[in-house]
Amino acid sequence: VPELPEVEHIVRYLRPRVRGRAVEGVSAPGGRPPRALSHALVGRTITDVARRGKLVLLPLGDDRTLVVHLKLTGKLWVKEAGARPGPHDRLVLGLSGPRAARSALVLEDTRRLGWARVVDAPELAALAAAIGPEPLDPGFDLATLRARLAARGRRRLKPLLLDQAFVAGVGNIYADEVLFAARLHPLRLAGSLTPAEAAGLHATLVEVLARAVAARTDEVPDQERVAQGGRGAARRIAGLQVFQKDGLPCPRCRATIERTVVQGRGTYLCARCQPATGAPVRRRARRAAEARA
DNA sequence: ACATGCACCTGGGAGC
DNA sequence: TGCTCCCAGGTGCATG
Repeated sequence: VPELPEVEHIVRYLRPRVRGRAVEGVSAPGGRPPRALSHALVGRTITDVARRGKLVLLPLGDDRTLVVHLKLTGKLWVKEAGARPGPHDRLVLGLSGPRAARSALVLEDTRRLGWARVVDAPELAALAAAIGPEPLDPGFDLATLRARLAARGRRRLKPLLLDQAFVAGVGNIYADEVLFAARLHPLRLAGSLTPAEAAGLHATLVEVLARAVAARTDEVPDQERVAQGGRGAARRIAGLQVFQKDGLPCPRCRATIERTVVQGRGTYLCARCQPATGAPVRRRARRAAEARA
C-alpha cells in the first residue's frame, strides 16, 4: 500500500528513467483503448517526476501534468519496450529513447482502483489545494500542527491522520506507527492533547516518515525487492513496530499488541503504551455500555 | 462538524 | 480439492 514514503521512493526511482522522454504511444492491455489519455500524451515530453501527498506528478512541459494515484495496489515501473505485459498492467506509455534503450512506463494495478489523468494548471492547483501540508517540508513546524489540531479538536487522532486534507501522505500503516511512537491512543480527540503530546506527535510524524523515506534511497528499487521475495504489505516495510503485529509483544513494554477497528480499518496499538485517556472517550464508552444493558 | 457505512475491485486466506 | 465468505486498504459519497 503506497503511502508517502513508498510514493516518494517510486518518484526517485522514476525520475532518472523517464525525465526528458517523449511519449510515443499509449495503450491499455486488456482494456478499452485509452483515447483521451493517448490524445493528451502522445508527442509530449515528461519533464520531471514529483510527488504531492500520495499523488505522482509527471509534468509535461506545458501547463499540463499527468497525475497518477496508486490507491491500494498501484505500482509504476519502467520496463523495456516490447516486454511482455504483466497480467495486471493497466496502462503502458511507450517512451522515446535510443533504439536499443527504448522503454515503457507501466502502471500496474491489481485491484484497478488507481487512476491516471492529464490535468491543466488550474485542475492541478485544485488537486494540490485539497491536500494538507507535506509533513517532510521544513515549513511543517510544530506551530502549524498545533493550529491544525486546534481547528479540528473534536476529531479523533487516527481518522485525522488518515485525512489527506489534514496532513499529506499518511495511510493506515504509518498512522498506527506514528501514534505508537507518540504513545497516543488512536481515539484520543485532537483537542485533548497537552502541549507536550502535540510536540511529541509532531516529532514522531516527521521522524517515522523521514526514516521510512531514508531507508529506501538505495539503488535497488523497492518494487523489485518486493517482486523478489516480499508478500503482504507489512512485509515490504522493515522496521514496523505495531502494524499487523497483533499478538506479539510490544517492542517497548512487552505487553501484547492488539488489533481493533477504527473507522472501519484495522488498527494496531499497545494499550499500555497508548492509554485511552480523555474524558469524552470514556463518557462515550460508558453510554454505549449502558445502551447495551 | 463529526462519525458511519458502503461502493469501487480483486486476490488470498479461512472455513467447511 | 473446491466452494463460499470475508477481508484488505484509499478515497468519495450518501446518510445519521
